[in-house]
Amino acid sequence: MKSSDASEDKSSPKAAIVIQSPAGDKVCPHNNRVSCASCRLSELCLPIALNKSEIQQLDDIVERNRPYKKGDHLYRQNDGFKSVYAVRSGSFKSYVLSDNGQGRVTGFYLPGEIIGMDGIASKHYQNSTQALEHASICEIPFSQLERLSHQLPNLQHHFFAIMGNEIAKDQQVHTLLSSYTAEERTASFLLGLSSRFARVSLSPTRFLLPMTRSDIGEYLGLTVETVSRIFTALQRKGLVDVNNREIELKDIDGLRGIIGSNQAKS
Amino acid sequence: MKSSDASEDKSSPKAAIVIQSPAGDKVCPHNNRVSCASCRLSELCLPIALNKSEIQQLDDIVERNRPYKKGDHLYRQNDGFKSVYAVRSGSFKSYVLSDNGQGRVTGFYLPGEIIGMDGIASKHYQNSTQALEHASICEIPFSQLERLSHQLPNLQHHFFAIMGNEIAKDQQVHTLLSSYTAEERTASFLLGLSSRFARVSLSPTRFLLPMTRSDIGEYLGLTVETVSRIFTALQRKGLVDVNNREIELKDIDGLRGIIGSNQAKS
DNA sequence: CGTAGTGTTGAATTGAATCAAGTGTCGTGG
DNA sequence: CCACGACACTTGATTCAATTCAACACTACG
Repeated sequence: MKSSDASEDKSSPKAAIVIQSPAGDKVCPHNNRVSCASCRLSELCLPIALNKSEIQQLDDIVERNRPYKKGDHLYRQNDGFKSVYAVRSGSFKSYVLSDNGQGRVTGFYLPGEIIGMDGIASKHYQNSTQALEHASICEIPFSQLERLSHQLPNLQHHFFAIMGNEIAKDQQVHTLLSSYTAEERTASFLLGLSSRFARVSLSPTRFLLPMTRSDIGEYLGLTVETVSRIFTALQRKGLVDVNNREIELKDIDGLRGIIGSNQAKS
Repeated sequence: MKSSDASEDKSSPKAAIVIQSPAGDKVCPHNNRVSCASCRLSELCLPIALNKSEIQQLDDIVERNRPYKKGDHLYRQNDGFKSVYAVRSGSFKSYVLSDNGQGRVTGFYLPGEIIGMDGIASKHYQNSTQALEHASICEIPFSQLERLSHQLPNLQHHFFAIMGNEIAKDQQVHTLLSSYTAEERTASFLLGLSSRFARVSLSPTRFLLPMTRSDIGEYLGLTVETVSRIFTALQRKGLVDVNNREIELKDIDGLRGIIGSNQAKS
């Protein structure tokens, strides 16, 4: 399997994550020969709080697959649960298909984030997950992760924390969806993306949206048209500068001010 | 500390959980002298999949506090995270206060369910949780649960599953809030309650709602008035029989039919 | 017995969806 | 390299589901 040509990519200069030549192990995030120890995401991914030898043990169970192309599925709803996945580069979306065939997006995943924990309890993934762009993944077979967690208290502790974080985040989304207006949801979404980009050392104020307006709408419980209208409205207010998928947050505090400014319902 | 008088309760005959005299350790769910081994919830709570000696070890770290009165707080938003809690009897709601003082309910908890996992990651509870009625709790100090999980692979596995279940459930709520109509949300909510009551051997078709219409509305992202209207609408359709807090699901399949019957948005 | 909290119902309003008609952008193959 | 087609996005007009405002009934508890 020649990994080198697969990571080749004639990406345009405005790509959020510039893809470099696959020469250095420490540099190219698409390169699947990278180790946990040398990965630049190790500070926010699973290896956090592990010592050198522990990282090595984790490294041994991680499988680095071929890169995923835009639209490729990591898994589909109801597939047997086998692994959780850490995003190494690119981005993914999870979605479920409702009875009438319409999809609803349940989450977006950026580098350093963990995908697939919804399958742990039922042993089947509860949603489908696909790449939004050229992307790569570290696959972590869950049974092995459990075994290793049993040996390494730090890893167990950290994985509890990762799951707890997911729960806390989901509850924030619950509040967002149950009480925020379209404008508040959108502002909150942009701010959330901003801080997640910052986590991976990308600009928190200028980035490319990896997802479509439709994806955003399905995630926030809005229609495409509403998302589009809100974007132009925020632009008219001077809070953001939107140009297709390119976005610049021009007034972070102003965006924060949007949230909660509209009076909530009873 | 006399536990006997605290569990005394002149509950009306229509109480969902009839409170019995605190004589037998195996019977009264409010009785705090019950052990995990003798608890009738052991099949769905933490002890599941543990053997006798393991249950004993779990039992040793569980703290059974005094019962909680309606409105008592288990913890408040931003309190330091110390424990997770298993509901032994009664019910609880979690909520957050939005900036403008309005509360939004993030969850309801029935016997056998685990509360407080939102605090694991940040070490502070992300919401406040209070009893909806006379209730009792098993407190499980999290650091001890972690230590024990490290010794008992079954417990580690099961706690991963409990957290994974919470994540999967939260994502279903995400879909519910982002794409269901008021009627679909309400029907789905009632069906969810029904199966949760069934889990604890209560009638899945006739039960008392432990929460107010307002709580339901705050949870589902609707106003009190809408919830009330939907209830009467479902009653007119012959699907339910509502009488204040008493509810009877007269046509479960009909209620299931509501969900997804209204066309979803783009 | 009165009062506060809880629940219901009606009428008017509104935020976001729907319907409709475009323009812009990208990737593909001729 | 350009033309084509498919998809992504925008904007406007209209509609509608749910909120808001308002008034009132019920219940439960001190």
